[in-house]
Order: sequence, then structure tokens, then C-alpha cells
Amino acid sequence: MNQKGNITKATTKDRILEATECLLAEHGFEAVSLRDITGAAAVNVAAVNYHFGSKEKLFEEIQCRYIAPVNAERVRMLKRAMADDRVATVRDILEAFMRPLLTVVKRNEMSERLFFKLMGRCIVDGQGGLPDAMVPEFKEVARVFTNALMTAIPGIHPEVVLWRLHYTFGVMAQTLLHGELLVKLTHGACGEPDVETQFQQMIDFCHAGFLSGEGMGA
Amino acid sequence: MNQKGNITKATTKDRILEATECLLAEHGFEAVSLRDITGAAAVNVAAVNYHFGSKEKLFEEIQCRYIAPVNAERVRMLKRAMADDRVATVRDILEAFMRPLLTVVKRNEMSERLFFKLMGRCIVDGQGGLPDAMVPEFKEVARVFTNALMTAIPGIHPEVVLWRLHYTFGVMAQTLLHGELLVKLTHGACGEPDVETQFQQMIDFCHAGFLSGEGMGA
DNA sequence: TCACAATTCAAGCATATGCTTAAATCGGGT
DNA sequence: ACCCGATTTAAGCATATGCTTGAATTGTGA
Repeated sequence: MNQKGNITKATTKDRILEATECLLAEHGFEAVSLRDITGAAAVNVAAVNYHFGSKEKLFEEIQCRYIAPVNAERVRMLKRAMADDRVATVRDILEAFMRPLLTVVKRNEMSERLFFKLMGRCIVDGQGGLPDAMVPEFKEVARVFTNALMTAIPGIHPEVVLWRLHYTFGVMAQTLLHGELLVKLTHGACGEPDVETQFQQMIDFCHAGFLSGEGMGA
Repeated sequence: MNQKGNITKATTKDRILEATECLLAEHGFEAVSLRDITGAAAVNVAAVNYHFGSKEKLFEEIQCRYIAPVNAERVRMLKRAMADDRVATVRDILEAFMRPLLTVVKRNEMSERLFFKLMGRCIVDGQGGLPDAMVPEFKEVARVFTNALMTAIPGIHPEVVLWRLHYTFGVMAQTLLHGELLVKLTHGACGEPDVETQFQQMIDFCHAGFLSGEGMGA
């Protein structure tokens, strides 16, 4: 019924989504035009407005399609680490915060590289213009992770936790978006670590950062 | 000779620069148009091309005007910390890497808030399209800081140093660009720390991150 | 005062942008 | 075979973009 038997030709709507995802990952939310999209998807300009209402709504839909499952998986992993009243370690918590990027990509047909860039863009470009529907979700994620961290690091200032979570976002965004560039700029002197290694390195860094002795006291 | 005695009316060229700096800080490199600039500066459209050649050259000039002194000050501070063959501590090095943002702003008439945002944009947006003239300078900064860190943390992998420097960029960019947003999203639950406090918190976090025991060995 | 260069200006050019429209085409159900 | 709603299409609209032009205006040195 929804499979036309034609292999290369997905629905117009899907072709638009796929093309837009790639373009956004490569060039960012500000730099992609309607005609860039319809050109890449080999689709009429009007199709975007027909299927999504407007360019902005298309972009929001893409942000939601990617961020929502990541956030859901984050909460799920955190809950699992705290099941049976266990106290999650800082490393558990950071794993739960970061790894969903890695697991969600597996369910997607996009290349890892593009997916990571797109997620980076969602964190950076998107943060000001995040779809309203997602704000409560983000607040919830921030809340449960903040609570978990305050339990895991007794005596830490709640404000310090928020800022350090913010820094963790920065570490992720920088790596997702500009990791490739670092490899190029240093002519490979930074190595070309596989994704799992990179994640562990980020977690090591942020883990130590969270445990930094400063910023303690009630 | 270059002072017309008129207080409010700087040269056309300066008015263009100032207006562009503000607009770039607020909206980013992709979203500012020629007419946004000439409108804000109350200047004819042709003036930009007359004084700067093109919109792109204007943007490059602004990037250089801000990044170059910051990078110079970074190297200067690092050299000072290593004078007389002293071994700079990790904290010295991070101070030298971050504080220049703070000292350079003082020499500028822009508001702190706008200046920080602009610097954040230079790190994030600009990193792909950095003016060619600045690439060697950046490589030099990376080189001297990497060397200093490898001396300060004996046995750390050079690749790990590069990645952790990269993370440090991310922490700075996220804070410079989106610090305001965090304050808003959390309704002030993160406090509203003054600039010096924020810098110390970033340094604490990255300091601990660099000293993380992982990633050691030759 | 006058000539000359530097600067500013209004106007316009070519192209790109997001979106709409009205007509054509498709596809399934009867 | 026919109809009708869903989808796709070509064409165009209004506006915005970066930049150029040729004329006006300004400032300066002789």
C-alpha cells in the first residue's frame, strides 16, 4: 500500500526529509534554501509547502524527529541506571547523557558523520530557535539529570551542576560539529579515533570536570 | 584632522564596523544582510563596498580585529607563565587560554555581552570559514599550548591533548554564546554569576578534565 | 578660489528567496 | 469506465539579496 515496488523512488515526503537532513547537516539551518532542498530531492518547490506547510515547519519537524528520541533514550538509560534505588555514578549519568546519540544513529539510514553534524547543529543553531514543543522536554531532561548528579556528587552546588551540564553540551557540540575539522587542521595529529573511543574521551573529560573539587558546599 | 568635532557622528567606516559587530553578535554570520548593516549604521549601501570591498571582506576584517589580539594575548600570557624556564601549571595554561577574552574586551567599547557572543560566533560559525590569513596563527596557538600542556602533564598522549583543547573550545563557545539562554531557561536557577566567577568555573571544569587519569601513556 | 581626489548618494541590475495559484495528473474505489 | 480526492506541476508574485553605476557632494591642497 505504501510500497510502490519502486526501489529508488521513495515518497516525495520522504525524499524531502532525507535531502533536507543532509543539507542541514552540511550547511546549517541558516544557509539552506527551499530551492536547495527541492533541487536535491528532485521535487517541485510547492511540494514542501504542500507536505509541511512551510520551510520553518519542515525544519522543526526534523529537529523533533532527531532530538525527541535522543532525549527519550537519555531518560530511559538514566532510569535504568537508578533502578532498584541504586545510586547512579557520575560516569553512569554521563553515559546516559551522551550514548543515546550513538544508539539512535544506528536506527537511521543516514551516515554517522551526517547524523552527528545534524545533532550538533540542533544543539548549537537550534538552541535559540528550538521548537516550542520541545522546551518542556528539555527542561525535564535537565531536571532529572541535575537531580541524579546532585545525588552522585554530594554537597555540590545545584548551580554548578547546571553550568557543568552546560559545558558538557559544549563539549558534545564542538566534537559533533567540528571533530572532522580538527582532524584536518592538525593533519591527523589528533589521530582518527573511532566513535566509541571519542565518546569515552569526552566522558573522561566531563567526568573529571564534574568531580572537580571546586564549587562544593550545600 | 580625523576628528570632525561632531560627537555622535563617527566616520562612516567606523559606524559600519560598529553596527556590523552588534548585528553579528546578535544574529550570527549567516543571518546578517548588507541592508541590515547599512540600515543600522544609517549609511548608504554602496559605502560598505566602497570601504571594505564586499560584505565577506567586512566580515573577515571583523573576525581578524577580534581574534588576532586574543590569540596574541594568549601566547603572551603563556610565555610569561613559562618565563625563566618555569614549568607552567595546567591552571596557568588554561588561564592563558581563556582570560584574554576577558582582558581584550576591556579595550573595546562594545558591551561585554555582545563581545562575548561575537567571540563565540567566531569560534563556532567561523571555524569552517575562518579567514585564510588566520589559519597559521591558530595553528601556532594550538602548537605552543599543546607543548605546554604536554610538559605540564607528563606522559599524556599528544592526541588526547588536542582533543581536550578542542573540548575546551566547546566549553568556551557554549558559555559565550548560550550562557544567557541557560539563565533564562532555568529561570535563574543557575544563578547569574559575574564574568570572573564564570571564567573560574570553566577553568575548574577543564582543569579537572585535562588532569583526568585516562589517556595517559607516552 | 578653484581644481582634484575622496567620499556619499539615489537608483537600478541581476539574481535568489519563500510562498501561492490554478491547472494538470495520478490513483484507488465504485 | 468513471469520479473524486490526493498529489504534483509550471508559472509567477512580491520581496530581499549583493553589488554596481554615474552623478552629486564634500573636503583639501595649491
